Amino acid sequence: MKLEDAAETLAQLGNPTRLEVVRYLVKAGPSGVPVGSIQRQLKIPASTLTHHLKHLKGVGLLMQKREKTNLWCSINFDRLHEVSDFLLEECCSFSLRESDKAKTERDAA
Amino acid sequence: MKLEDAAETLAQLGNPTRLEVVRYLVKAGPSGVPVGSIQRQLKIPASTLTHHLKHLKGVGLLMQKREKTNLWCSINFDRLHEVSDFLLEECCSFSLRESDKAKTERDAA
DNA sequence: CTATTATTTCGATTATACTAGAAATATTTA
DNA sequence: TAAATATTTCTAGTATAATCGAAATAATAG
Repeated sequence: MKLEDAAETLAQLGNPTRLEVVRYLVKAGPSGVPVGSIQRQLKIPASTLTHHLKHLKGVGLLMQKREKTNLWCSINFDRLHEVSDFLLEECCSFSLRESDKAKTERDAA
Repeated sequence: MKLEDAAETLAQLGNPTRLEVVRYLVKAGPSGVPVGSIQRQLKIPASTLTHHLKHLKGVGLLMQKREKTNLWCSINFDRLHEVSDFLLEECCSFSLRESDKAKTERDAA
């Protein structure tokens, strides 16, 4: 995953309202829930919710499919794993050597 | 971890410059690197870097300790794990029942 | 076709974040 | 004390995001 994409995805997750929606969708599981249910359960005004759903969809965290009048929303678990993995990527490799850190005089621009 | 805290932490990780710093610190490992090294290696203006480090420190992702003129920065791995865990928390429990999702007419405010 | 329900677009307000140069401060070394 | 290096504060311009009411648009049922 590219850094810019990870950053953008994390930024979208970084809004409390959106994170609440994400958590709700995670609990809902793969089958998802209709937009209206999210709206009423989490007490988010419809236009605000649509706005946030568009953001989540934009970074690939949200999948939607229409069934009659309801638009069902579900989390893209793969995407969520990707961004979660990015955070801890290489966290045990420690690829910078000690000698590169202290010699600050040698890494001048 | 509280939702608001997770959101705030994710928001801080959601800035490309900060995420780059975090990635650099993750690679650096527990011993960390001086501010100046980050600045030169990642080519971030000093004032901008200080600004971002303050943000990271504010959400507990960054630890600092001074040694002579250098201020050594290191990642709080525990914190990083916490937020990473939050994202996938309960992702396999699916606690909302199907019957609660479709009956949208019954969850009206 | 009309009514009903579901969702989106529009528009406007308000707030907050990113960026970085210049100057200030701190810390060590000579 | 003076010089050198490291880091922070100040300040300000610019941009982008969050919010939500009202109106518009879909989609279905009667």
